[in-house]
Amino acid sequence: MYIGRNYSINLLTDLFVIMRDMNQTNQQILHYASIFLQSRGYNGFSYKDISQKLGIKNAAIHNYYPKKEDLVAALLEESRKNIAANFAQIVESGGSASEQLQSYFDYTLREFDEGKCICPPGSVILDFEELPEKVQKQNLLLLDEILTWISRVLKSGMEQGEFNFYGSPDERAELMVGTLIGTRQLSSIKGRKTLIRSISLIKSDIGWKD
Amino acid sequence: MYIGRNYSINLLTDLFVIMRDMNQTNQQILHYASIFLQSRGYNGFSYKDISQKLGIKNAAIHNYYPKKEDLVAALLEESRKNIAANFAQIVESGGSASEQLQSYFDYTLREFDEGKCICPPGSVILDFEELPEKVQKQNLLLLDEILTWISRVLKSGMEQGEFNFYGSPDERAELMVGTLIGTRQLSSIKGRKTLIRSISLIKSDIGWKD
DNA sequence: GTCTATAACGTGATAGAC
DNA sequence: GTCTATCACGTTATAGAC
Repeated sequence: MYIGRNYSINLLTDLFVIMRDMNQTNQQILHYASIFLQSRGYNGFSYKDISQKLGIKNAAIHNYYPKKEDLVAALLEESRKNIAANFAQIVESGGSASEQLQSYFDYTLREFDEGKCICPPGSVILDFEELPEKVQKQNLLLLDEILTWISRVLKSGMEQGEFNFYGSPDERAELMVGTLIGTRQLSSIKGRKTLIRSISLIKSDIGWKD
Repeated sequence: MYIGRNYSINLLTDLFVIMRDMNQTNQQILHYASIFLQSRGYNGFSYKDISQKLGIKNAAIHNYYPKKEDLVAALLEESRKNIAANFAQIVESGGSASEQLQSYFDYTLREFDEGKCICPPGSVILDFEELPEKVQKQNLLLLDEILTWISRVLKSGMEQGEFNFYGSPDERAELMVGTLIGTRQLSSIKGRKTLIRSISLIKSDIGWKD
């Protein structure tokens, strides 16, 4: 349903790496928790929302994640591990910088289509200061992982002549992450086409040739 | 403390237009409410937060705004009226498209420095679907006001040779608003310099000459 | 591993005195 | 216009039975 699925079939699909070690309830908790967190933010969902989706009581979730911060920290940490693993895989697969970056845009679109209008590191930004240090730290690590990877791809694409942009790769990565955070949110009320249009312009702004 | 204050001294400063018709308590309610709403989002603040800032009880605020949705709808509506008035004033003052757009960036930076890491229309996006239609409608009107104005300035700047960008003015305005929404949020945890750097790149991406 | 029951708390909101 | 008092409700979290 989204553009370029072929590039991203294995990228960041529902935390598969860790979830295969979990029982089904735990998997479902993380599945729905990620949707709620990434569509409503930290304060926008409750254990009851999740438990209702599973047909269990909220107390059962506390068995897996005693506190809400444990649940969110786990989501962020595993999101980071999966991103790191998948980024590495993308790089190893030897595609061009354009193909690699496209896989990230595909991931963004796929998440958006799942109802996730906020990317994982953006999901706790508004509540950042009131969250325990453990969650803050996970989020900064996750953000750093993404920024570093995008910057690396941009640098590579620039050197290979695939991209052509003003500013350093680091600055560009920063702008791109910020843009995707905001555009996803804006698109949640303006519609999917807004996200499509904006990604198209983001590409043109880095001199993307295709 | 922010760049280019000279351009924006009268833009959107604390809802002055409407607030001069209000008593001091009402003014202060709106003042702090706008800060809380734009830094924590709709579900991130309470009447108690505001009342504590004023040294009164939360029940007193219900005298001005019976329901929370009334308060937020009022904030969005008056934000829209002020934006419309100030946009008109900027245009009348006859500055170049660059100068006009700069005043919007200045406004963004000034709000950021006030602790407002979300722009008004972005502040209710996460909670959009659960909010009453009255608030949704105000937010869409506000968003439209901003998009229309930016698009108009971009179009003018393009025609005058001040700007040079790929895509239509409408698409560019959409990207710019999305980018500012996300970059402000990202900058709330990455720091003010991130916002400065990103605005600089936004300018370069529309072929801004200066 | 899931349940019932319950505690502790914050929030939105209202009534009525002053 | 602000107060005290109070209500109804949802949320986080825990204890203990099954």
